[in-house]
Amino acid sequence: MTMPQNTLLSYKLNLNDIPYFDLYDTLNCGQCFRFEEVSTNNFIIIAKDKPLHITLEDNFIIFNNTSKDEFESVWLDYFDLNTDYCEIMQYLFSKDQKFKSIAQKSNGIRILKQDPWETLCSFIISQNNNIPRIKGIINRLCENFGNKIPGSEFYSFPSPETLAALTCEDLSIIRSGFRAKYIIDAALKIASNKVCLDSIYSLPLDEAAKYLMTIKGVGVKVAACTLLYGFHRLDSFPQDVWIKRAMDLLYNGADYKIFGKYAGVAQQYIFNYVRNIL
DNA sequence: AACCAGGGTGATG
DNA sequence: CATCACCATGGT
Repeated sequence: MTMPQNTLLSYKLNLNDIPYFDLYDTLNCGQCFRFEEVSTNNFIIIAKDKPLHITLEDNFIIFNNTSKDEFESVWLDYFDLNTDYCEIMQYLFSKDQKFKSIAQKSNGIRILKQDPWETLCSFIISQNNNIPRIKGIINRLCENFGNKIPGSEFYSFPSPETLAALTCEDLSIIRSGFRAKYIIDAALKIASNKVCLDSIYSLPLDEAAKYLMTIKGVGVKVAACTLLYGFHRLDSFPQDVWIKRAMDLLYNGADYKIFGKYAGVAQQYIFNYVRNIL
């Protein structure tokens, strides 16, 4: 992978001004898949239909080829930097004593505000799968069925309409296995407005999950991931095999409700903890 | 070679 | 309601 063309234009952010934001942990805790560390301290993230090249340098995070205006109107929101994570973390610390030592294993994880459709589709692909292969399948999905992003070598995430026109055989090129029929069912239901993603914003969490689960291949876990990462529902608590292990091990199998309205944020720190520390 | 991966479905007790 | 084989694919 080669770097996008460089210009002098960039936006530099002092990490000392932003508590609880570690880019590496935020990217690597399993919430997003379209990113790569192209060289030490250099990341390319494909989001908002464009490749974003980020450089880490001492206490600074540099958004390359990005104006101040673009940073403030797009990336501030995408990386959830407007949200007060001090308030969130204080809330979680007050809910559970053990959480503080778990959270200290990271310099900060933000819940990205990703595109709802991309998130839904990505986590349909994630089922019974591992992260490296999920990334590969998503890359092939975009390269084969997305649009080339002008001025770059990258491709956008394909729309529901594009995928709704395909068959499982068409999708065989991405080698998603039994998940192909689920991808197409999701695309069909959303392109036909049988499932309206916009209506999710006005639904309570449990009803939103049930609504998403009318799509084939979407169960409790995929719905929870979609709601947390695609709809910023911070009370949503995805439970995969790692989290179940962690809750048994660290909390004697306690219910996630102990983390209250920010359970989803707690979940990210616990996932990071068990994946990297245990 | 058997087991696992950010699980869900459908059949069966 | 709980359990369980099965689902494609690739890595260990």
